Amino acid sequence: MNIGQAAKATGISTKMIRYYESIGLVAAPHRTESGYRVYLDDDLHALRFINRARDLGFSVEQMRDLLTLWRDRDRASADVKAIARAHIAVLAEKARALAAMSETLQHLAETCHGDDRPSCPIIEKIAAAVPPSGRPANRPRFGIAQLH
Amino acid sequence: MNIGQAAKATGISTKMIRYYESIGLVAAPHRTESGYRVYLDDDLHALRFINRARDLGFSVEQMRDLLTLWRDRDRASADVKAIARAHIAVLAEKARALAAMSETLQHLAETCHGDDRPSCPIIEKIAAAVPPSGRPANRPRFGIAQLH
DNA sequence: GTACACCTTCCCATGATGGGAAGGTCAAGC
DNA sequence: GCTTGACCTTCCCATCATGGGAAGGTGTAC
Repeated sequence: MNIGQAAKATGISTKMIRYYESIGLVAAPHRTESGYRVYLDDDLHALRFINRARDLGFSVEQMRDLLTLWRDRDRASADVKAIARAHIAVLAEKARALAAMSETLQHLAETCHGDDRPSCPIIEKIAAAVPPSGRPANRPRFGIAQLH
Repeated sequence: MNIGQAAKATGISTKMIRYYESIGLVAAPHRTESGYRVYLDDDLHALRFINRARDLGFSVEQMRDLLTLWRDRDRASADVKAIARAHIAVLAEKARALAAMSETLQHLAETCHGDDRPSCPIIEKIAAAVPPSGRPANRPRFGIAQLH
């Protein structure tokens, strides 16, 4: 099975399959004489595992740990659960932060007429000539860019 | 006011202030004879505006638009509202996706004993020898990496 | 005058992903 | 056997917002 077919079969792009190989997340598959990668069932299983872990928002490094645990028949389920729990907390916090942004902006948008007139509570609130009082300057940032 | 003081006053790091200047998001401030940047009130207002927009998850390009609208006293509030609304939808969708991941994983974690034994529904579900039936191969990806 | 905190510019790294170039391979149809 | 087009290979570059750090200049307090 060629890399393109493996991509279709597992839902991971050829680009990413090669990338995962290059960083050692998956083992290098066999090659034909002419250098084409050949994927066997075991390779596909690993790629499908990765695809599902990715759908759950696990990072490459977490997937590396999970794959190791998956292959280790004697691992303690507690080890897996620990990774999962840490990840759940991070996911929930990111979700919360994004939802909070969305809601804040939603409230602002509701008070904006959204017509031809210039008066706009949204932009006024962002400009906020209002007291920058209670806001500690060096609180941890948690904008969009930090959410990955 | 030096860049370091401006950073403390606005909550944006010196690194980012220089970056925002380099991409033209904020105007280049005056300089002392020796080349130090000097920030005046107007500069600080713009930086504070940016900081608050950033807290609401706006991207640099959206902030660029918002700053233009902010400076334009005759803009229609509808223009601001349109940007906000588009952004709200994106934020809400990202929050939803992350919450869904979190919940899925939470359900799996609840069924995992988390003890010394190897049996672990979490990793078994990710490995999922179960039917890859209803899952279309090329649905849009929406993992962690896409959430920015 | 020395030490130290600050400033400057420049380059590099992040994480997961895609784009695209330049060139090789394979299979189908003629 | 030859052409065509779909595939494969490697390599480099871009994304987005942010930080790290080097090498060197400036400003201020003692």
